[in-house]
Amino acid sequence: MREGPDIARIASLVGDPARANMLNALMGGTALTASELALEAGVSLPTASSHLSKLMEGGLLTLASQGRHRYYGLAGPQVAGMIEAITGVAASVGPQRVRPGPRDGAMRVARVCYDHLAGEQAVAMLDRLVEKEILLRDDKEIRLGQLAASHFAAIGIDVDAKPRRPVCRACLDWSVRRSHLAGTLGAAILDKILLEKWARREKDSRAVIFSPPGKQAFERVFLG
Amino acid sequence: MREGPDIARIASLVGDPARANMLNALMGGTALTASELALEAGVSLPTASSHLSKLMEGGLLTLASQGRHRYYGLAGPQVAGMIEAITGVAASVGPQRVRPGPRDGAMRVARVCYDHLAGEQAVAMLDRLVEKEILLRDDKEIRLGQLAASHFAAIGIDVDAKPRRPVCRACLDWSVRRSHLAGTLGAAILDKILLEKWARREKDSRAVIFSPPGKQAFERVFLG
DNA sequence: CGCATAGTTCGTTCCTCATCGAAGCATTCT
DNA sequence: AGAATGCTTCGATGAGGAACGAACTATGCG
Repeated sequence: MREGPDIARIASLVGDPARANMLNALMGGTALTASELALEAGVSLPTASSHLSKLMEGGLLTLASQGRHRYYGLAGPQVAGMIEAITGVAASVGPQRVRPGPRDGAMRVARVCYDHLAGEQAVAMLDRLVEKEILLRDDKEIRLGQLAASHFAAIGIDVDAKPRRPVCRACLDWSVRRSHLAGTLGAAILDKILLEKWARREKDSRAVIFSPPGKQAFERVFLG
Repeated sequence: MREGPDIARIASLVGDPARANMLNALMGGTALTASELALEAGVSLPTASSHLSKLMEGGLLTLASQGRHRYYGLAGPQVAGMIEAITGVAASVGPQRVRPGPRDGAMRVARVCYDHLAGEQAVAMLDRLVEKEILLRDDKEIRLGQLAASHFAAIGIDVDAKPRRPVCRACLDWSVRRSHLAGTLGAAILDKILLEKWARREKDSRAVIFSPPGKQAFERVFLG
């Protein structure tokens, strides 16, 4: 026994309700301060601080100090992926949280996943982009098609910038069980959606709510 | 807070070392009895029994009673996927288990993942099958190509049988970080490999060791 | 039937760890 | 400088849960 990586260590970090709530909040993609996370998790500040240092030690979080604020964020896409995987299992085996609730419905349609859009809308978008050969899908690796540069330039997104992160990545959706678009392009598209005010973020939730005209605009640009 | 599925509940089940060891052992794909799992986890039988009932209650395991034996197995591919995801994080953030060890090396090359082959060999195999257009890869969904039926029939695998489980599925590899082939076809190929004695399973481990001639045969059939 | 094997249930012990209040640093504002 | 904010560290408390031995149930064997 006890050969591979220490999975119990990582899982037990996620296994505490307070920490799980914090991680869930951070799946929203924006880094949060200790106080915000304490509020989110429903614990006192000292307790939250203790949890955060454990998550840091476990390598699940990154820390950016800015003056007297300390912003905690998920350590990376791999961690986000793990949390989505656990969420998927919890959603399917769980005693199915009594009422699906309007919030859950909205979450299924569109939500923030780390730094990009997830949910039915996002899955449909990726499918359509692949169908139009703007993106080429080949396993986890999504690549830009010939048409990508001009198509995205037309809506103000530059796909030629070469950051360290991959431009395209597939990310498995826990509600739909199909992939949606992650990577810098996925992030840029989410930015665009929020910037154009096609949709707004539900307060204190990962849900993303499209306005009727916003939805039309989104569908025209990405599903048309 | 506390909106989505109860992720802490699931994670804390995996978060106990004894239970984590059991789950790890079950990633070998074969169902095991309570005593075997107790041995694997290094705990007494009563303790193991208690853990097993918790895992059952959490929906992570299935139980098949046969006479006085009770065989526990992973509840499904989704659970296996979650464990791989956690393993991936643990492997990359962990204080990198002191010595990689020969066993870990073997694990990287080829290992059992639930019921199919994983590791470098498995990733290479899927890549080659897609390259030869025997399989068509489109996101998580891998489909059979035109050539699939005849190609697999030639080596004694019938891909026309229609079970409830998908024939092909992509499964993310924690060591290589690319997908390998799961589903009934993945399982059938692993069966073939073991049946032909191209490789043997390391005792009490998920590692799969190819014999030199076995490796040649495997490469001729799947990588040629 | 009795005995052995496989497994669960019960009760107790023990230890880890989550929690919070109070106090201590650090940074910014005035 | 002094005060206010943001966060961490310390210490004490308490609850949950992991562990095992002993007793109990169930299946199989002679």
